[in-house]
Amino acid sequence: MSLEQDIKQEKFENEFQKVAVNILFTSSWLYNINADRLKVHGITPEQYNVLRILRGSHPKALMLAEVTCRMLDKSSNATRLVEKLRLKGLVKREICEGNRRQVDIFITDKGLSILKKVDTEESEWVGTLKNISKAEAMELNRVLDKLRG
Amino acid sequence: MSLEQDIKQEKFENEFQKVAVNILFTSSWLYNINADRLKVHGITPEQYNVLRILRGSHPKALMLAEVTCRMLDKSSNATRLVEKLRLKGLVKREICEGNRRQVDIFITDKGLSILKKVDTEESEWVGTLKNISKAEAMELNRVLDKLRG
DNA sequence: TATTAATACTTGTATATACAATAATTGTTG
DNA sequence: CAACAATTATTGTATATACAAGTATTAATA
Repeated sequence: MSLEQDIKQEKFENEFQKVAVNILFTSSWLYNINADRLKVHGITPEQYNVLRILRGSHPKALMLAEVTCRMLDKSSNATRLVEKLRLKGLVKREICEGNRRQVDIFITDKGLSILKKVDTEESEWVGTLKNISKAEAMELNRVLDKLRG
Repeated sequence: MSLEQDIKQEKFENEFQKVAVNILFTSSWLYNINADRLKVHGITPEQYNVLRILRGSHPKALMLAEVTCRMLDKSSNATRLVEKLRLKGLVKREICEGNRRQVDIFITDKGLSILKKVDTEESEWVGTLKNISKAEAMELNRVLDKLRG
């Protein structure tokens, strides 16, 4: 559906205004679809993001600051997200002995196995995005990167 | 900068995965810029969104459900956002006499004057988005609409 | 007309974001 | 080496999102 219909706004002042609103709206749409598919696994999109980051470095640990700078939302609070994951047994924290200010974070086997389950549903998730062609996806990626400058 | 650098991820499984991450990341980037420019006016992007919606119908009121369905984030809680705006004197609420379940919401003069001030800074805001051409902006809007199906 | 259903909104609780203040540890330098 | 600065993480508070439960009013219906 057109953005105008989606948010019942007749028109935008210009194409750039519309781009801003369209990105925010589409992001919210996407976030909700993602939250929905992750819910059955007992994790939120933000927690999923942290798990993915930790799997990327596995079996090496990442310090908290490293997790933060890889996150989609930089101003999120990694301390509290990690604590939630720790309570579920999906990550492990250890004070770094070499530098006792640091906290090293690892993904656990349980965390890995949840990601594995999510992986098997990946085609379904990507299917949601296949209203557009691969060429359009590439163009979208190019223009979004350019937009951020 | 490329998305890969921004979130320090070397590669994506496919172009569609990257689209999803790119939209979420770009949205977060955009949101933060927007939050920043609105902060001096004492409102959040969500509150700004509600004010814009109410200006759109001014001087007619909107019932709360109408505000909600025009919002960028549908699952936001209009009751509480409106209450925040009311405490700042930017909107007025009235129980609808014709149907006492409804709450009619109006933007106040104070609310309108804040929007007017934000309007004067609009070119600066749009300037942020001018890393891309108008043609690219149109294409972006087309593909985002298509993506949502 | 009394009961039930539907509508419109509010409230409670958990999660996450935004930002500032604080604490603990390590590094620097006079 | 002592004082100060920088690094790294935690905590507190306000805002917003997600979802479910609750309240009040109106509509439907048996």
